[in-house]
Amino acid sequence: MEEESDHLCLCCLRGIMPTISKKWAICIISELGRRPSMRFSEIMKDCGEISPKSLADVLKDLQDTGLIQRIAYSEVPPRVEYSLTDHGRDLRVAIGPLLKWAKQHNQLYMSYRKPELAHAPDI
Amino acid sequence: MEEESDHLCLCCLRGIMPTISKKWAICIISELGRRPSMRFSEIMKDCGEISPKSLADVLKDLQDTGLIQRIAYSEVPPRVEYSLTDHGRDLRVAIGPLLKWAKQHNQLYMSYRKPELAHAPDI
DNA sequence: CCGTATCCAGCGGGATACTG
DNA sequence: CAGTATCCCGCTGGATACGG
Repeated sequence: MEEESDHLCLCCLRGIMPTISKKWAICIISELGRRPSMRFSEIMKDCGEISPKSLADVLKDLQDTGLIQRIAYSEVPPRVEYSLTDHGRDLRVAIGPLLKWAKQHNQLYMSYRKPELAHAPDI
Repeated sequence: MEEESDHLCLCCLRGIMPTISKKWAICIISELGRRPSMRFSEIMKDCGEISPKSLADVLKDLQDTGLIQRIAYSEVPPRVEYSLTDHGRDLRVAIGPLLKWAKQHNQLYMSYRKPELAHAPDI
């Protein structure tokens, strides 16, 4: 009789890949984890080159997957705060080794981050 | 003065994401890590639903990135063996926590693996 | 300020047939 | 056996303009 509780299932990963493989997803999760919360325009600035549509798309996706939380305050001008859920925080920890591996092997083909953030600590 | 040697850089991850975010990449890396080497048709069978073109595409990509090694033997019929490089083996370890996270949160939207492999140990 | 609406180009990836 | 050659479709994501 096999013990499956410790086994890792690729099909589970497949479920989240369409979300986290999106161009800005991991960047946003990582940035978001460095602060309590961030506003739409703040995230846009930190990403550097993302369009409002693309950011809205990925934020909605991350929200639907339960990785981030969106809180809108009824003010004028409007204010919206984004933050990681526990789920998202766990993911951020889980991709730590992957980030570390990427750095060790120096897979530095391109950078989507602003130059002044390129060497900032991510985790 | 900041110590940056332990910092993790997202731009490094950006370099490898176009490769490992491909539909079958992680599946192949994981399967490949479970054996010394595999042949083209073996990988095709394990993936289950991949077309020869898609498999050739991703194998070439993984090879160009230095994650897998391709050895062709001059025989008839032709024989080609694929295996992980050290680089690829390190990556396989690095995505362990991510796979574990995915399983814990049961992101089970779909499975690209054959049913009989769906619950096999990946690592 | 925080997005939405619209349009559009690029590419990932499946189906199928064929070759050295 | 191990791919290549085509064709094609859908999704991602950028640009731009506009709305609550």
